[in-house]
Order: sequence, then C-alpha cells, then structure tokens
Amino acid sequence: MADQHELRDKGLRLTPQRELVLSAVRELGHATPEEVAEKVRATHPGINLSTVYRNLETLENVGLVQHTHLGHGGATYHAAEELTHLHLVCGTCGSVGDAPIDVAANFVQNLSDDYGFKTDVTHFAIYGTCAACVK
Amino acid sequence: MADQHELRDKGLRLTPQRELVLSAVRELGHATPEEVAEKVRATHPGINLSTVYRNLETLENVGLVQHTHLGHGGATYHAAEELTHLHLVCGTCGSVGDAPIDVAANFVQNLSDDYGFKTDVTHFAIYGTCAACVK
DNA sequence: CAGTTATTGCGAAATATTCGCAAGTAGCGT
DNA sequence: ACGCTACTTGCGAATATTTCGCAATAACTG
Repeated sequence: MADQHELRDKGLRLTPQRELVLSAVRELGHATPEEVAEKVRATHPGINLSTVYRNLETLENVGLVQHTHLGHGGATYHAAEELTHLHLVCGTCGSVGDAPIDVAANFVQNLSDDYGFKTDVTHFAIYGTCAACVK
Repeated sequence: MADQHELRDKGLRLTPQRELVLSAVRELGHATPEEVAEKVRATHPGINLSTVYRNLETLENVGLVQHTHLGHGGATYHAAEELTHLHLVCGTCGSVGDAPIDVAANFVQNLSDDYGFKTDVTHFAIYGTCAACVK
C-alpha cells in the first residue's frame, strides 16, 4: 500500500484501524467523523469513536485527507485526491452540489492580486440557494 | 425604536433582553454567542446564556441579525446592516480580514450562469492564507 | 525475536447548544 | 389603567460533539 510512505516517513504507523478509516473516507466521498465511524464499524465493530477522530486528524496532518466545513458545526472529511471541486450548499433544501474549482479561478485571482490572500476555495463550502430552490 | 416593527409584525416582543442582545451584536461587529453574552452581562449580569442563544436565533429569523461561519465549529453573528463584506480567514495565523463583496461579483455571476446557484458570499468565510503569512 | 514507542480502547472531562417547565411580563383590547 | 393571553426568561438538565488521560497493545526497527 502506497499510503505507507506518507505515514512511515513521519514516524507513524499503518494500523488496521488507520487503514479502515482512510478507506472509509475514500469510499464515502463526503463524511462526518460519525459517518466514518459507522462505515468502519460495519465491518469492524470494535473500533472506538476516539480512534476515528484521532486518525482523521493524523491522516489530515499527513495530507491523505482533508476536511471541509459544509455548514452548521461539524466538519466533513474527504480523501485528498478528491478535493478538486468546491461545494455548493443550499440553505433551503440542504443539498450539497459540486462545481469545478475553475469557476472560482477569477475570484481567487482577485483576492490574490488585491489582498495577497491565497485562497483555498475547497475548505469552506459556498453557501446560497440551489437552482431547484430558487424557483 | 424601529426594530420593533420587524418583531411585532411577527407576533414577537421587544423585551429588554432582546434589545440588549441586538445592540451587543451591533457594537461588537463579529461575535460568537458567548461573546455576546459576555458583552450583555457587562451591564446586565442576570441574563442567561440560553436567552442569548434563543434571541440570536429569533433576531436572525426576523432578519435583524445574521450568522457566518468563520471556522472551526461556532458561528459568529453580525448585525444585518453590516454584512456588506466577506471574511478572509487565515488558516495559519487565524486572523480575519474583510474584503468588499465586489471582489466576488464575477464568481457569483459564474455560479449563477452555470449552475443557477444564487450565492451568499458572506455566509461562509473564505479560507486561505493571508498576505502576512504567505511570506 | 525483542525493544521502543506510536496507537488503541475506554471512560471521564471539556465544550457547545438545545430543551422542558414554571414563573414573569410585553403588548393588545377594553 | 387593568387584565389577559401567550411570548419570553431563567435555570437546570439533557444532548451532542470532541478531546484527554492512562494502561494495555501492537507496529516497526535493528
């Protein structure tokens, strides 16, 4: 497994739990810590919720996973490879749509030019009203 | 007080607590529920935290106040009149900068044209790295 | 194969937010 | 001005979410 490199290089270990959390995130696409735990428990009931939290954090430090704020409080996690789109959260129906990061290219450029601010558009969702709810 | 209209029209009351919460939000600019409570207590110690939460929610329903997600978990509240800028949150130093909503005009237009999505750029902060930390 | 030390499981602690309920009171009507 | 109705408040308890301490385990290293 190639992921071993990212971990071992920093003195971390690839435990079965860690592997399970990572593959759960990859399979789920978007997922809250709670959902990841549920997914993992489907095959390995013994895994503790704290372990899921700790592993998500660890995997994030290593760069294999990232989190995004889709709304309310909780964060949701993604496999790093999939973070190629931004999230359009509808405040009315709660749906989460995707859009390629290109649509924000101009915006990101503006912030960079005018404020020297380097934007990570995927970290926070874009809030608004989706096409279906606008009608 | 003009705010009475917004409230009374919906069968709500303008209680002293409500008034205090509203003016605290107006004075503070950005503020978490906890900060609002603290501010209010400076002059009126008896006010309960639940009351602050409930009033922020009520005032938001009425449209006098809005909340924004600046990061981690908690929401921060603003007086509705002040929501004329978006927030640039630096993931490195934690600072929160402002930028006029105009810089996002193009972006908002893209989302509207391509996805029919009506964006509220102020609801979520824009995450990234500020000029000072980029260096 | 043994030793070192990152990790896990678990329960408790820390936070953040919401809820139920009885008592209090704002605003309407007279 | 007075009384009524129902919105609000205070308060404590209930939830929800995330973090921590610690002893027991187990993943790598040599």
